Amino acid sequence: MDQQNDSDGFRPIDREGLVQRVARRLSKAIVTGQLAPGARLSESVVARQLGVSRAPVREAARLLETTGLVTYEPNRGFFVRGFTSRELDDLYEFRLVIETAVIRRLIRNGLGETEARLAAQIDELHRVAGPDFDMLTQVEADMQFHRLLCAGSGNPRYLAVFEQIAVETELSIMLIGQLYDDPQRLAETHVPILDALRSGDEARAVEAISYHIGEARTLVTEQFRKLESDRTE
Amino acid sequence: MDQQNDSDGFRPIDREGLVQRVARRLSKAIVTGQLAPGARLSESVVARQLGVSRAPVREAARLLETTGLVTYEPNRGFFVRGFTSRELDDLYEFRLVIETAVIRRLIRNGLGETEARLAAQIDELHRVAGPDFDMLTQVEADMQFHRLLCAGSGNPRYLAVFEQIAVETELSIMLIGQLYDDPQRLAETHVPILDALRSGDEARAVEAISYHIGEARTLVTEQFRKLESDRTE
DNA sequence: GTCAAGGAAATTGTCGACAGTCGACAGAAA
DNA sequence: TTTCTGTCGACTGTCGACAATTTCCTTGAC
Repeated sequence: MDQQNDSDGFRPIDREGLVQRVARRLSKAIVTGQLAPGARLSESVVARQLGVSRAPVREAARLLETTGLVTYEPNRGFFVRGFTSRELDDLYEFRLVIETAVIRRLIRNGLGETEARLAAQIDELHRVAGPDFDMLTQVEADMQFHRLLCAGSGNPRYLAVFEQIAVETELSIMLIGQLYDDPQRLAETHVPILDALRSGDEARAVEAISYHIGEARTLVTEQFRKLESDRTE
Repeated sequence: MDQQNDSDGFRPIDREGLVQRVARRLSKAIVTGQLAPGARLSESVVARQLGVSRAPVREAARLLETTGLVTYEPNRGFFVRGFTSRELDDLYEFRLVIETAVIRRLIRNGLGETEARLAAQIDELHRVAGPDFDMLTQVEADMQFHRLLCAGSGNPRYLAVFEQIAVETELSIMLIGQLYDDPQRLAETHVPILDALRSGDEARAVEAISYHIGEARTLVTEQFRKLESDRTE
């Protein structure tokens, strides 16, 4: 089952396509705020900067488009996606629908290995809440918890849509700078979800995820509305 | 405010790009069964046949990938998506989750113009159930009804994911040949949904959509399982 | 007859170039 | 001054060509 037990750890060589690498660079630049919302993403400029041709850049941009990080206007090109607080609210409502369905399935089908994975991820969340870690690492750990939820549901489709909205969620949190005053709080808010799942009580689990996402929804949209009003002034 | 009140109505000319046209041709070929599941989609062959270069074909294929009509394997290219009955079951479960959420929102926010649109679409469904119309037209009318539901929800995200799964749903129905013995039945199964929406009774509306999708789910997956066992023999 | 290795053919990955389109700005007309 | 029109630069849309990779067929050994 294990691949390559013999010899020192031969890990699959970086056979990641050029497109993927470009996409990762771009999405990192966007999520970290290096590229501001609304900014134009010129194919030729990016291509020149990364030392590749326009073709892979274009494909990477199209990739980011499906995840909602950039938008595309015919004959005008790609732009870094900007949010309105309304769109963020819609995003979180949608996330709630998806994750509620996932929770229901998890309860009905049993947790299995997911239980241990979730527990480990909560540890990880605590670990990256230290002062040495940056916001991006914490948010990624947060998303990973929810990704594990979706992955455990047994229906790959939930994971697929989650991957799409996860990037946007990540961006939304990065945009407002921080979610909670105390970084440890981010880890703690996930504990009730796992507890509820363990209890096997569907209603309780649904309530837990609703509370969790609802809290984030409130924090993000409110913070964002402030940013919006600052911008118009 | 109005653009071009004078002279006869100048509406925006059809500025559809080459990529879109290629994508439409391909997806039609797939949905009508002209391209069988599992078939390789060679970029150069398609490009030659359509009289364009590989670039737009490639982009069109990537577009179809996001809608799930084709799959992509690095360095191997694009293939017409094949389904397992399990995947179809997952698809319909997911549709149920999405549309249930949509129904709930519709009830809470009020139908508005959606009511008239849905009613008109049911008429359309009856109209295309005649002997002169083909399966594809009927299925497209069916999808349009559900598209209207999602569009009326007020959260654009539902419409976006629906567009993705609609194509797959369409394909699934086309694959099994027909859903109901009597074409008129397809139209009739949509009536209870509209009725329930009009009543404003959320539980009843959720029940209606659950029944509707559940019925389709059973028919499609059962039919498909038969096809599967035929294939293995 | 089966299997492995090697090489040829076909396909995808990437590139640079040219044509088409857009937005901005300058200049002409009112 | 204001509005419209023509021009220009920059960008995207599409293309054909080459490089890298995979696939398939041939060939040979066992």
